[in-house]
Formats: sequence, structure tokens, C-alpha cells
Amino acid sequence: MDEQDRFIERTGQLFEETEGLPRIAGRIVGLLLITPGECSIDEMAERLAVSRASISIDARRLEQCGVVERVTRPGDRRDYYRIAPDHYTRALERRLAVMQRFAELIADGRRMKSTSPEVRERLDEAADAMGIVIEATTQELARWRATREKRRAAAQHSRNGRAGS
Amino acid sequence: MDEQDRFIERTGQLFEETEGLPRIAGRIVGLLLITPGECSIDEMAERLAVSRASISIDARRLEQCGVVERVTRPGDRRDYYRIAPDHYTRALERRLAVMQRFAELIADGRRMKSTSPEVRERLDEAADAMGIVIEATTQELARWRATREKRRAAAQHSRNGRAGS
DNA sequence: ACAAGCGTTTAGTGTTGACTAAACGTTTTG
DNA sequence: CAAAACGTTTAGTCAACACTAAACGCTTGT
Repeated sequence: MDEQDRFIERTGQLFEETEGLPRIAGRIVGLLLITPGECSIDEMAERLAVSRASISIDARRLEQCGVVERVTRPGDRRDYYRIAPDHYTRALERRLAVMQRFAELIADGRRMKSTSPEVRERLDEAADAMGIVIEATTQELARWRATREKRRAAAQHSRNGRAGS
Repeated sequence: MDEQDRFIERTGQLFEETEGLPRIAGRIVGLLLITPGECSIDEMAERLAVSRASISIDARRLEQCGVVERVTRPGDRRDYYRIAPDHYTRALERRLAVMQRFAELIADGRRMKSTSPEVRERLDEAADAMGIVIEATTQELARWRATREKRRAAAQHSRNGRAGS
């Protein structure tokens, strides 16, 4: 178990615990993070010592939720995967969606007939809280995209001009 | 199934899907959100039509992660539960902890020997991203606590105005 | 002391879901 | 055509876990 394996395992655990994804999915993310270029399904299956079916399923799941991208090469039948460039943006968007769902729930709760003043105050506070966080996250998301654009432009420039740091 | 039941069920689903908690735990949150005062274990068990053991376990779990508070009354052997007043602060703190854990993982990844320039650039970007979000969330948490303090003070004031403590 | 009330622990059950091996369908290559 | 190389689907196994009923331990009241 070298340092790469350790990194992969830790990523697997983190995604398993915090994102509710299968362990193998987390390991795929870890592997893709520290692997240059892209990975084919067979490469990943062998590297992670799991079945091709698991990789196939979990890679698709990760693609579904925007963590990973499938890329194909001309004249090559295989599928390759890599970390999605807008991975972090997607993560923020997902969090935002959850918060909006919660805000909606609270809003519906406030519309109920059978609420005592105490309950109403509680739900008012909750609605306030959700509003603040949603607002903040929305702004963050905007700033975020700007940062990504800048970074992408800079990388492009450094690639065109001199060698990278 | 009245509107209260519907609210409870929706809360249960939300917590189950997004927080990875047992369904009953989510239902407890929903019930406590729309119930004035506090709830005893027996009350919750009967209202939610589940066993006392489940309530006991899940209420403790919720208390453990700061969503719910246990409160006792003098001359009463029973335990009562209510939504923790600093519930939203806790939620933010929990998210922050997860992000810091991820940032740490990335930092360790950058320290690995076997990284190509491409991988290094990828991890640099990830570290950047985590730094930004962590910073933003930390600030938000601070602003948050201030808002809560203000709100608490206002509520306290209105309570004093109406009737002496 | 006995019984009742309370929360917790335990043993057991059912379900869910991750994971695998093997079969499958399709496309490429000899 | 046959065989190999893909990704996917299927059937099945195994482990984790939510949930329950019943037993347990502790405290309080009679």
C-alpha cells in the first residue's frame, strides 16, 4: 500500500461517509485525481482490484452527478474517464439544490393551518436562516465561476507562452 | 394523513436522502419542528407509530450531531427533546468540518512524490477551490452567529416587554 | 417490598444495496 | 467466419443497518 493507494482509500472513505456514494465510486474519484490524462474502465478495474461491472456502474453514477466526465478518442472503442473540470461548481450547485428543497419544505410548513405562535416563530427563523445561506451560496457560486474562468484563461496563456511553474 | 403528517414525512425523506440519517430520525426532526414545546419519547413513539427503542436511539443520534436538544424538567423523570436553538450553526459547522477534511486530503495529495505536472496543477486548483469555499463558509458562520445573537436578543426583549421574567 | 414508569440494551428479522462472476450484445480484428 | 475486445446486464451473495419486541436496570411512589 503505497502513498497513492492511501490517497485513493482516503478519498473513497470521504465520499462514502460524506456523500453517501459507494466506496468504489469514491476510489474512482481518488484515482482520477492523481492520474495524469484519462483512465479506461479496464485500467481502473485492475488498479482498484474490483470488477469491471462495478467500475462501469459507479463511473456512470459519478458522471450522472457531474463529478466525472466520459471522454472518447477517435478510432478507439474504449471509454475514458476524468475528473470533470467544473467538478467544484457542480458540488456547489448540488448543495444549493438541497438547501432550496429544505427552504421549500419550511415554506410549506409555514403555510399550514395548525401552527401555534411558537411554531410559527420557529419556522420563521428557519426560513430566515435558509434565505441567508442560499443567498450567500448563490453569490459564492457566481464568484466561483468567475475565478474558474480566470484560472482557465491563465492556464491557457501559460500553455501558449512559457512553460508552467 | 393530514398536513402535519405530510410535513413530517417530507422532512423524514429529506434527512434520509441528503443527510444519510435513518428515516425515523428525520421524522423526529419534522415532528419537533411543528410541535410547540418539547416532546417526550413516548409521545413521539406514539405520534410516529414506531417503537420507543427507535426513538430513543435516533433522538440520541440527533442530539449527538447537534440537531436536537435533550431537556429535563425538575420533578420529572422523563426526557424531553426539542430542536436545538443553534441547529443551523451546527449544520454549517458540520459542513465546514467536511470541507476541511477534504482540503486536508488534497493537501496530503500535493505532498506526494509521484505527481506529474498535470496532476499537480489539478490538485493546486482543488486546493484553491477548497480554500475559497472554506474561507467563505467561515465568514458566513461568523455573520451567522451575529444574526442569531441579534435575533435572540430581540426575542428576549419582546418577551420582557410583554411579561416580566 | 412491590409495582409502575422510564430509558436503554439485546436478540432477531427484514430490507436494502454494494459487489462480483458470468452471460450477453455489439463492434472490431485475424 | 471465428475470436477478441468492449461495455452493459443479470443473477446471486454477502454485509450493513433500520426497526421491533422483549428483557433489563434504575428510579420513584405506595
